[in-house]
Amino acid sequence: MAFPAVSEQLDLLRKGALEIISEEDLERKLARSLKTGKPLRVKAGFDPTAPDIHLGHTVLIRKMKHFQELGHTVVFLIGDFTGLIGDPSGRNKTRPPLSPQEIAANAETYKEQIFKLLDPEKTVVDFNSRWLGALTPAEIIRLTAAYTVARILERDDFSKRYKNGEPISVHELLYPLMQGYDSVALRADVELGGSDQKFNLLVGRELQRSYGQEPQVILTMPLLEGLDGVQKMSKSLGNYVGIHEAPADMFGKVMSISDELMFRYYELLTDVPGKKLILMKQGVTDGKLNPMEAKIELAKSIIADFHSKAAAEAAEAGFIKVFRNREAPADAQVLFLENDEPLVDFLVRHGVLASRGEVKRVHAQGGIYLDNERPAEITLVLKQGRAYLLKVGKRKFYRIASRP
RNA sequence: GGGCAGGUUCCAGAGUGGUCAAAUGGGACGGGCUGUAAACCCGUUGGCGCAAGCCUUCGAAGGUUCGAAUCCUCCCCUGCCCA
Repeated sequence: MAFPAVSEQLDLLRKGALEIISEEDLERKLARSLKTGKPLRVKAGFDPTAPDIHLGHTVLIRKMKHFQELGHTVVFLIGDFTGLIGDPSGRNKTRPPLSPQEIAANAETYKEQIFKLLDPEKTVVDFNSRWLGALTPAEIIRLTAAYTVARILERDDFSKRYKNGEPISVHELLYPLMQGYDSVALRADVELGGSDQKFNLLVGRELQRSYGQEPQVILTMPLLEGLDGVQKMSKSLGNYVGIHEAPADMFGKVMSISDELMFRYYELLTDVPGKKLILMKQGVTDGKLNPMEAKIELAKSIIADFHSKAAAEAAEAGFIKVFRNREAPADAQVLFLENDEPLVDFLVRHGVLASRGEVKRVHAQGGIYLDNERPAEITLVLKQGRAYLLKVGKRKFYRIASRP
């Protein structure tokens, strides 16, 4: 296996990275692998409970891909054992253990998703229960002896919670140690993670030292801001774009981000080179580049990654039709009318809106359109046998039809 | 084991016997503006009812009271301090 020159590798690996600890170590490891022809082992861990990957996760996966493109070995580690604890950064409680079947199923889901970016041939998928589950109590004690409470409490979220008088359970303290032990078990050369993982990654380094191994290099990636542009993208905050969302939804979501965030997304979610990005920014400032056009290109690039180029084109066409030209989409969801039924009841029955109260509210605010008009009364009766076009809010379109 | 402070609607957080479906902020939703932008502005934000009003909610269960998110008892949960 021929690797590119070290400096060339470093250039690619540095792209988008927040921090590399340490760059000298990385350089040394790269040089050695170039000399010996032996690829680096690059590890990144993932939570087994949420195999629902969104764009935020792909920032890291793209970095894995970079390593892969350079010929290194990437280990996609599913933290099925550490998942029992839950990373303390959230306010997770202990999770119910997943059954082996659930873990296997989640793993399959992961694979299906990550291989849209990663090369299956070059990716090792592993599970940390393989070694963590096999540890004896004595070995666990040895592991816990390798680190002190004070040092664990240095971790940002622990110290914050401790100061704020929030609960910290004992098992949570084990999380960083367990994750760090993964690096020992895998003899990792590099570990990748989001910037929120820095502490855990550093513990891995320490543990490797204490187990007599060469410490791993850690490379952190920034956390991608969610659609709100402020908080990190996460499913629980609802500000995310899932990678298997329909192209039209992806398109809509990406288009709704601010111009500022658009460049951030370009940087972390596309392979557009940094130099070109600078030119684009300049273009927008000068008024030579319409930001909307740039946003459309971004949306298409993302959709092409997870669906196809054709899907991206179609999504663009649909978007322009619905939102620029304000026409109904061709593929609006069809809701069936069973009988003649008042509009209110129909909306609630199909779950378009949650309650009659909400229907009234939205109607009073002018958010309900039937055949492009705001109906005067929501008690208006929909007639069986007629077709209607329903719009709720700005983007929810439905076609109402009678059951054949 | 003992002492103290807490558990409120999606979240944070007021409320400490009637004027509480419960301030305020965030989020969400709707409208306006627009490039479906973002920012901003306006409005809405427990359920049923056209409405008067009724029903359900303030950790759980009991109780006091004409009346409880607010008082009492016990239970569960959390934090701090002492042991």
